[in-house]
Amino acid sequence: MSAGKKFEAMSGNIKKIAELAQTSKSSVSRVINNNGYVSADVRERVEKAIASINYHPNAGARTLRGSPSRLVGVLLPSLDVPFFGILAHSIEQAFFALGYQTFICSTAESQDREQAYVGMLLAQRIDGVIVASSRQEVDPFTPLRDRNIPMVAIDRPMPGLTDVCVHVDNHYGGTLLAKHLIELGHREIAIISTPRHSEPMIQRVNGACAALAEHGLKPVQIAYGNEHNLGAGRRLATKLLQKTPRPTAIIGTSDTAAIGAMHAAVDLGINVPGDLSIAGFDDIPEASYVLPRLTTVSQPTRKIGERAVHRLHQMMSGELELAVEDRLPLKLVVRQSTAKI
Amino acid sequence: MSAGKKFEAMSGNIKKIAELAQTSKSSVSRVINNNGYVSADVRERVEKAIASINYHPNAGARTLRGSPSRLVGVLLPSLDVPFFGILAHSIEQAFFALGYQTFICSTAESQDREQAYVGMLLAQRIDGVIVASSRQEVDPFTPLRDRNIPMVAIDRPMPGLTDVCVHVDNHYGGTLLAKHLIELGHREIAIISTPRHSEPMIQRVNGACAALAEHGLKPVQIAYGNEHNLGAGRRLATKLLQKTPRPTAIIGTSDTAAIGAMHAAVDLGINVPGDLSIAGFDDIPEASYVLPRLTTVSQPTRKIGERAVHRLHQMMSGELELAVEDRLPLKLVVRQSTAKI
DNA sequence: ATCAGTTATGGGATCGTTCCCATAGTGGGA
DNA sequence: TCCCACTATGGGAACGATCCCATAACTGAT
Repeated sequence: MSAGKKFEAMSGNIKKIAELAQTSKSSVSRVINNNGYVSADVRERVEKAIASINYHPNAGARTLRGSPSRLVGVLLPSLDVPFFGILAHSIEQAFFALGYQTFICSTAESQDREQAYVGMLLAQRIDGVIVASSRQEVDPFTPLRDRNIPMVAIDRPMPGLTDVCVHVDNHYGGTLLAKHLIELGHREIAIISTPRHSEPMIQRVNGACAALAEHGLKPVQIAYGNEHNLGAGRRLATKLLQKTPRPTAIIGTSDTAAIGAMHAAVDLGINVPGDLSIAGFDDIPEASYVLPRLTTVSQPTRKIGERAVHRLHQMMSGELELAVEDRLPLKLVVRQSTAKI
Repeated sequence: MSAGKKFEAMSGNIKKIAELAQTSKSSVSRVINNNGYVSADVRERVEKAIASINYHPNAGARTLRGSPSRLVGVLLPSLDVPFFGILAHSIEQAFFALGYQTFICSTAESQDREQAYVGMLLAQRIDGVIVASSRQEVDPFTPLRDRNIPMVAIDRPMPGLTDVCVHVDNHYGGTLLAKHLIELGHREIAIISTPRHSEPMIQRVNGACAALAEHGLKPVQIAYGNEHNLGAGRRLATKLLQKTPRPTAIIGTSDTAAIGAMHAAVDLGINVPGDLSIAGFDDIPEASYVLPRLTTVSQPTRKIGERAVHRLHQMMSGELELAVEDRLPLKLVVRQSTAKI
């Protein structure tokens, strides 16, 4: 195979440390794992030897003997969407604090990739997994379930896969937005939902529709897109706003979609919130840094990640055997992108 | 330790497959690795057995025998900053396509964390590392160098650590912004740079100062912050804009800082770009989705990640032995946040 | 008939670690 | 004095994979 200078990266093993410290590998192991009897003298020699060559025990060999790998996987649709970037960040940081190493797996909503990632994670003998897949299929994840690998679902329950879930009530969040707009006098309300197959987005749409229905209303249009980015929201809104009669308000099922929609309005010379109210969902940092500042439903993104890590940690420690559904609070944050009609 | 129901997650081993397929583990290994002689009959039986229990070879055991781990590490300051989120995403995706599993390590600019992560990566016997540390210290990374672990620096060279670097000319980018503002007639130009110790940010400041100096100018103020987020930019700009005389233009060393500054201006009733021009750096997606749309220096974030992966792949394959410095192109993107004075 | 090369299969050493077990010295209680 | 508990240390078998080597059947050339 590949020629070239070979990197002789061997980083010493326990035997070498034993030689350096003039003792046996058993004693070295006892020092490293801090169990069993070791004299102060040997301990010191071993610690010196370890430091002298910057030795790090081979993690693979350890798990081979049956120790937990202290590796975990996080499966989510993407990393370059602010919401998921923040989520991944909080998860990774929380695991680090617990001494776990995290595999962040960006599945791009593709079943093939999910399957490939699950295989890789199994090969690494991960101790647990957090899944934030937004699609409905559970097939790619069943191998994890079949091996009883502790698993926490984020963003939406995954019945049949795991009984532990950390999420928000997306349906309720949808109602908050619709009620807010109704209270402001809006009757012609459109919805932009993207990506189309995302369960949380569907729930938000359903919630909004339910609240509208309570007032004998229904959305003048529900526009679906396929991507989760600003451009998608903009394109969908542009189309929407060119129809007549024009809606007086738009609900975006994410801040990204809503901010995209704001720019569609600007392009068309429509004043927000004067002629058109726009509201989003998530409360990403950018939501309060657009003009007009975006009215949105705030979800505690970081807390969701931290709670999920906490739950997974409990499962991995065998402290959690029951089904648990953590539902974190949502809050309507009224800013400047919505106004009375 | 932790009690509770034990997860009996053993996922079969090569011996079990051998039994199921009525052959030896040697033959199973040959099928899995697709080398040596195997009859069609045995191959089929083995493949069936593998599928039947969804077997995945233990990655740790493999590397124990000397195979590459196909694990790589990426060290960067954070994941919840759009720029790094996009960078991490493109790196992770590119590695996945090459069959590598990525450890994304969010170091929070802390030396302790960097050190801890490096230790964990060494324990996992990673094949290579991409480092995007913005700080100047190289100490935490020397253990990687000492083991000859292939390493690519991103965003800035890391002399003494690695000779392979993928970056942009931040100094030049700084000059682009200054020249643009000077051409528009600005003379009172302030700079907001955050986080303070980031090498790329410093280079951008230096570039801007150099271009100003060419016209006998110097920045009316350089404000430094510690965080890389919208709030930091906003706070710095608020302070800056309350002084008299007020600058007529602000250069942010990142889009994040610049967008923050725009909101400081709004808070103070200053019109952008009428009374104040603001320009950023990076061209994150949000830059074209604020109002007014942000003038900025565009860097090819995804390409940087992909190129770094390509270079690391070459190093890991032994195909790259020389020093290589990839400098990717920058481009000034003039939008609506800057105007003639 | 002999030999070499190809195809096919299985045994067993090895990688780095943990942990059980054997060994052995020491000190204190009966 | 004997015995046990405690302290301390080292040897060696596992874990799951790879891969070298031995074995053996078969082909075709000499």
